[in-house]
Amino acid sequence: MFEAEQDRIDSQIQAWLKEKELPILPLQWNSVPFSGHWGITTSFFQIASAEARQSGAKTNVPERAGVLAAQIAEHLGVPSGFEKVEAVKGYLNLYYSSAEYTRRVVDTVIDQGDQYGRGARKNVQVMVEFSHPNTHKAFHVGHLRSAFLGDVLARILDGAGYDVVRANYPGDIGLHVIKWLWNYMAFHAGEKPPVEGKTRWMGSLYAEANRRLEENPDLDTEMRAVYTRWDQQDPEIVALWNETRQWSLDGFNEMYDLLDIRFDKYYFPSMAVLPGKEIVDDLIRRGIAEDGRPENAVVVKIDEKLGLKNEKYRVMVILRSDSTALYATEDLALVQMKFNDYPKLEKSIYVVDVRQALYFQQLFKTLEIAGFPKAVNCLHIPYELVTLPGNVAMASREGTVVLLEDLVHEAVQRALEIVKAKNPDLSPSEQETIAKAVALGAIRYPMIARETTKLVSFDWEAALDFNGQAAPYIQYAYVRTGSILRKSEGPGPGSIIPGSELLPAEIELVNCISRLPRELQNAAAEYRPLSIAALAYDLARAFNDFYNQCPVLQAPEPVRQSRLRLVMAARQAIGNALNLLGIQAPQAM
RNA sequence: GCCCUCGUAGCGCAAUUGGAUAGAGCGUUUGCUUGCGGAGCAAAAGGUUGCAGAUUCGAAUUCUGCCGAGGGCACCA
Repeated sequence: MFEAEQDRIDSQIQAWLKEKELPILPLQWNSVPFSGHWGITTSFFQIASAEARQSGAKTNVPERAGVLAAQIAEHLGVPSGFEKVEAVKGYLNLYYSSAEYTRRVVDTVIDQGDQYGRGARKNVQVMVEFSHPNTHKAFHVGHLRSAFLGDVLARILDGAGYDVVRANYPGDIGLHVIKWLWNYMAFHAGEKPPVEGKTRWMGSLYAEANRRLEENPDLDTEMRAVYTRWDQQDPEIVALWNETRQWSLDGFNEMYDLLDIRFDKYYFPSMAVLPGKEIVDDLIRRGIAEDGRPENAVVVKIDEKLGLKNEKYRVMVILRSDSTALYATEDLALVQMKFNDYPKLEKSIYVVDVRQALYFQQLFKTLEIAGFPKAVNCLHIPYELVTLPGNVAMASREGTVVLLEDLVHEAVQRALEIVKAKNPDLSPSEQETIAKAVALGAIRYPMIARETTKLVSFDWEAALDFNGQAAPYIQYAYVRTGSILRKSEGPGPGSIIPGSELLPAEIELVNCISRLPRELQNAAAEYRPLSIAALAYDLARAFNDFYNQCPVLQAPEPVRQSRLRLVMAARQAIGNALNLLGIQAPQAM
């Protein structure tokens, strides 16, 4: 937020280094890492080290860096806008004039409102494909991670200034769908899903189909015959497929509404079957793919094509030996459809679990070999799975799943009990709204507040714990800001410079508030929702600290007004951070 | 066999991308309510960052080798 000041000092230092004929290296600036202190810092180890290398003489680098830092500190004096400069152990620390800088941060946040933290439009279009649930199956807690990660990634990219297309790619055809159709026709013909719980019902029939096929493997050929009929567009099968597929999609839409997730564009594997097969034919014609039918599948021997000695991309199957399509067939076409639909698209991001990492490498590499130029603009963002305690994977087939609707229901009930106890005066519908916001936030937060490379282990106790480092803690801090402002009799006056006696808790809070724009750009560049989740928590913690140490309403003027302004800014910053995370900021709780 | 990821406090996780004293949470122990909301706050205890080397002024972070866990490798998605 204070790039101008930093740049000014940076060039002063560079000029000084040049004058002294010292090595010129870019300085790396960070914020002062001590809590309660606020400023920028850099170090001179690299310069001292480069100097030692040049001269060839033996030098004690830390010592020399300390000397440089001290000399530069003396040269700089105390630049305007700063209140203290110190050289410590090779570091140069410049502390902001807290009062002046606080005013600038607070004014900026209040002025920009819900735009605070957001980046300028970059006019760069990116697509985030995520969630991609399978129709005809249950929607369980394991599916939440892609849904939340993708949603938050889309929010972050949008906030950072990108034009985001949110895409979903529900698996509406494949062996799982055929199994379901086969079971339905044989044992449930004519049945309809219940109005409440469509997805649960679809899932239970899927599990049943698997049970039947496992108990009696002879049924397999009967089931696969249904696939052939679908593939040949048998009207009866296609009609049934369309109807039942819609049941699933309706159920998914209800869940997305509940989870506050929306999509701009839907793709389906089913619509990519024919274009996919054309691509396969083309690859065979051009000698890129090898056609082993009818005994063997159509494959691309990627390593061989690239002349690699070691196994890396291995062999990708792009069409079954019976000429029915698999996901690879469809994905080949899907990649191209995306770039045709959105000619300006500069990045196509796939948020899909890590088990498919090799598959995506194969897919993109095959397209590259085939000469599709946009293949290099495709990016797979892998994430680890959600497991049950004891590292048990959730499998729809085996019924070892926690259904989303069960989790949401239970979490809302627990939250509602607490809300009722704490807010007995609110109307039941208001209580319900708050309970939902708290429950959904609590479910969402742990899915995005950890490294994507790490497993999330789901257990009921942790998922329903509303205390500690969790979304409700952040929401609670937000509610407290509102509570103070409500009692303050109207908004504070315009910009005012706080008294110079800012407490550490105030400085830390302002520091956290000022981090939002930078963290957002960073999160977007690294595809890392965790940064924002962590900042939101830091903000809440800093505010709670402030809340306990700095009385607002009882403070004498002008401290009261400046603290009120700070509360307004904190509220805005927390609210904006929660918004980026897709977590609601309730008015009471 | 080959490839990918992970290993940090009893547990589940962070660490401003190679920087100063490795931080919060849960759990444990002890405190804080005529006070702006106690879903909160303060304090204590808890660490050889899996092990061994290497690079560097400086390593939880980079490289190599072990050990341990998970995942992926021809017609599932």
